[in-house]
Amino acid sequence: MTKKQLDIKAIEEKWRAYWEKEKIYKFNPKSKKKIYSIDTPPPYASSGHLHVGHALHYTQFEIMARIMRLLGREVYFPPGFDNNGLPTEKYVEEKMGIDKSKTNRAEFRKLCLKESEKVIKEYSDNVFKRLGHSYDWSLLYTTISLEAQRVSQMSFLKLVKKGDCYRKEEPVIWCGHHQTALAQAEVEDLHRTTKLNYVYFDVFDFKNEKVTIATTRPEFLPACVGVFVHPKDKRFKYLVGKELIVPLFNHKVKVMTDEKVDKDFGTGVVMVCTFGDNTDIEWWKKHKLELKSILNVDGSLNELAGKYEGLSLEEGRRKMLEDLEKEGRLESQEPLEQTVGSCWRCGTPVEYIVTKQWFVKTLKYKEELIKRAREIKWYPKFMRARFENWTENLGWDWIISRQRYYGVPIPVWYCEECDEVIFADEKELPVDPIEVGKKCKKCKKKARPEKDVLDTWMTSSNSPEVAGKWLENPELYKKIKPFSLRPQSHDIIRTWAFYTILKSHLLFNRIPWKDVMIGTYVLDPDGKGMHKSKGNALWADELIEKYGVDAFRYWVGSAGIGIDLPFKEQELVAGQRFIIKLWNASRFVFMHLKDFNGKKPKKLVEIDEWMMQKLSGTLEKVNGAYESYNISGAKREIEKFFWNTFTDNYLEIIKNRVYNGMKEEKESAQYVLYESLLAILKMIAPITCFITEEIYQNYFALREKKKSIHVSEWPSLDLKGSKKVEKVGDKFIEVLKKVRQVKSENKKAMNSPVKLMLSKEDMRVLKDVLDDLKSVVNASEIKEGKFGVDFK
RNA sequence: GGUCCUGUGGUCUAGUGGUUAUGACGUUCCCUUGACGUGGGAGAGAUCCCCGGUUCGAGCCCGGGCAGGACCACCA
Repeated sequence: MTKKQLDIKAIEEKWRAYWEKEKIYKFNPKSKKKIYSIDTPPPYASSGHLHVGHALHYTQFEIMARIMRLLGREVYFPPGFDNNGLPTEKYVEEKMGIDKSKTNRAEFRKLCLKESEKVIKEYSDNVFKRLGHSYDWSLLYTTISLEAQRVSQMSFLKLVKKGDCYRKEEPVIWCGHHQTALAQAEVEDLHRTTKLNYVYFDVFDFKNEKVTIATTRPEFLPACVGVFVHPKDKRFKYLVGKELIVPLFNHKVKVMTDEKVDKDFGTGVVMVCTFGDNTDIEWWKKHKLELKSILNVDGSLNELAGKYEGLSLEEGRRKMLEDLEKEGRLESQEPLEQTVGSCWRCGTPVEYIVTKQWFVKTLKYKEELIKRAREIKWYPKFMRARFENWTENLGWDWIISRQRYYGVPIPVWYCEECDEVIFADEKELPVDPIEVGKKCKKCKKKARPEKDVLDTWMTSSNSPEVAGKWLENPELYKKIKPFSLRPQSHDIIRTWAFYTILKSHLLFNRIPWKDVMIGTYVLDPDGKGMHKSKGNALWADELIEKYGVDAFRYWVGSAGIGIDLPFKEQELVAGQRFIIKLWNASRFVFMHLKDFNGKKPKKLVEIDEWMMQKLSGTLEKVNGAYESYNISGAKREIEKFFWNTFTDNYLEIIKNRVYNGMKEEKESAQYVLYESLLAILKMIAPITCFITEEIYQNYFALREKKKSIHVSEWPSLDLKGSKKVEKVGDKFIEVLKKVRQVKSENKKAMNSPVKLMLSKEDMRVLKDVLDDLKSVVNASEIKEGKFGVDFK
C-alpha cells in the first residue's frame, strides 16, 4: 500500500472553495426544519491579524452553528462587522494621517466607510473564511450600513415616543481626550499613586482661625462650592454654618454636614467641587449647591480659573500647588494610592462636565430587567450573576449621545428660537440631520441640526434586529425572533448583553434570545491575560500556518465554556495527531469497503453488534452534550470512542475477518465499519470540518448523496441493544487487554503467536466470539483451564 | 468593601455522594504487526489547597480559612 501524504493546505483550500461555490451554508427560509438563529458578535473590522483569544471565541460558536445544522435545525447564521464608533475613527485618522476635527463630517464618514469596506473584505477572507466559518455570506451586515442606521434611529424614535428616552442637562462622564461623553460601562479603573495635599482655608470673620482640608485635586479649588464635615464630628461642630475662604480664589463657601463624610480620612473636612468625582455630584444635587464649571470640553481650565485659564488640569494643579506653597497654605503632602475612572479607549482619567445629553431610562427598569434575564438560559449558569450584579448597582441612566464625528446621527433638530425638539419622521430614516433642513412647526424658523451621534451600543444593542432584518424583511424577522443564541464574551455582559436585553424589553417586551453562551477567555501559557502591549499575545494565523485549521479548531473544541483557558501549544500537536489518525483509520476502512454492498446484513457477528451498541451509546451522549453547549464534553466522548473503541480495539479485532474471512462475517464487519466511521466523522465534523469533509467526499458522498457532510443528518441507528452482547463484548476487551499486558511484560510483539487458556466461566461467556478473539491475539488455539498465555 | 469563578499526578484536564479518581502532554520500558512509528502495548507518578461538619460513606454537600483570577463599588 502506498503512503498517501496528507496535504492539509490543499484540503482546506479545496473545501473552502467548494462550500462557497455550492452555498452549503445558505439559510433556507422555506425550510420546514426548526430554525436556530445566532445573534453573532460583529467584530471590530480592523486588521486581519487575529489573536488566538478572538479566533477561539469566534470559532467556538461557529462550531455551535455546525452542530445545530447537524442536529437538524435550519441555521440562521449571519456574519456581521462593527465599523461604527471610535476605533474606526482612530484607525482612519492614523492611516490617512488626518485630523477629523479639520475635515467635514460627511467627508470623514465617507473615508471611514471606504476604509471599512476594504478591511471587511480582508477580514472575511483572512480570518472567517480561512478558519472555515460557516456563515451565510448573503446575510452580511455592518453596523454602519444604512440599514443598521435605520434600525438604530428607529429604536431611538420609538423609545422617545414611549417616553423612555429624554434629553437633559446633567453632569456626565467626560473624556477630555476624545471630547465626548461616556457611559458608565465605558469607564475603567486606573490605579495610580497621587498626592494628598493638606491645604489651609481661612474662616471668614474668624480672625486667625484656619481649617485644613485634604485634597487630591487642588486644581478644583476654583470650582469649590461647599465644605462638608460629619454631623457627629465634635472637632468641627463650631464650623458648621460658617463660611470659609477658598485659597487663591477668595470666594466664600459654606460649611455643611453630611453622613457620608469619613471622619478618619484626611482631616475629616471635605471640599465639594463641581465636579471632581461622583460624590461631588451626589452632594451637589442633594444639597442644591451652586454650579461652577471650570472645564472646557478638551479638559482645560476655563475663565473661572482666573489666571490659570487655558492650562490643562495637570498644569493647573502644579501651578496652584506652587502658589499655595508660596502663600504658605500648603501644610503637607502625602502619597496616596487611588483608583480613578478612565476612558476605556485612551486611559485618560475621566472628568465630569455639565452638558445637554440624551438618555435612555434604565434605573426604573432594574427589576424588570433582572426578571427578563432569568427567562434566558445562561451557559454557564453563573454568568447570570454578573448581569444581576451589574444591573443592581447601576447608578445612572444610559447616556446615548456622543460628541463624535463618525457614527449613527441622532435624528433630531432643535429650533433656534424656542428650543423645540423636532424629530425625524420614521419614513425618512436613516437620516443625517446635518444634510437635511427642517423648520420649527411653531415658529417657522430654521432648525439647528443635532451634531451628536448615538453611542455605538445603541446600534449594537439592536444586533438581533439588524442581523434579523427587522425593518427590511419583517416576515423573516418574525420567523427568527427571538434569536436562539447570543454568543459573547464575559467582559461585555454589562454592555452588549445588558443593552440588548434592555432594548428588547423596552421595544418588544420580550427577551432578545433564548440562550446566552459565554465564550472561553484565553490566557497566555502562564495564565495571564494576553495583551498586545505586554507582548504575550499569540497570533492565530501563525498557529494555523504551522498546524492547520483543523488542529486549531480541535484545540477550540477542547475549551470549556465560560472559563479561562491558558493556551497550550501542545493541544494543537494533539489535534494534528488526531487528524492524521482519522485519515489513516479511514484509509484502512475504505480499503476493505471496496466490495461493500451497502446493505445491512440480516445477522451481525456478535462483536459487531457490540460495536454498534457502543456507537449508539456514544451518539446519545454526544448529542446530549452538544445540545447543552458542552462541546468539550462531546469531543472527549467522540475521541474516546474513536481512538479507544474503534481503532485500538475494533479495527484490530476485525482485521483477520476482512482480510481472510467468510463472506457473511466480512459483510457484517463491512457494514459496521461503514456505519461507525460515518458516524464518527459526523460527530466530529463540527469541530474538524475540513478533514471530515475530505474523507466524506472521498467515499461516503457517493452512497449518501449529500453535497457535504456538513448538511448531512445526524446518524440514527435503529438498535435494540441486548445486555448479553454488552457483557460478551466487555469481557472480550478485558481478555484482550490481559493478553496484551502479558505480551508487553514478556517483551513480545503484539502479533506474536500464542496459545491461550481461559477459565471455564470466560469460555462460557466468549463461546460465540472465539474466532475473533483468536485472530486479534494471534492465538493458534484457545483452551479451557487456568488463565494463561503460552508463547511456544 | 461587594459579587462571582477556580484550586485534582511534573503540566493541563474529566469527575453527576459509593470509580482500583478520567484522559492528554511529558517521563520509563517494550514492540520496525499487512491504516497509521505523527503508531501500538505496558509501567511509574495524586496526602483530590487546608481545617472542621453532615453522612454508613465526601474530590463532590455545608461552614470557616488560605491561594489565584474576574467583574463591580469606594477613595475628598
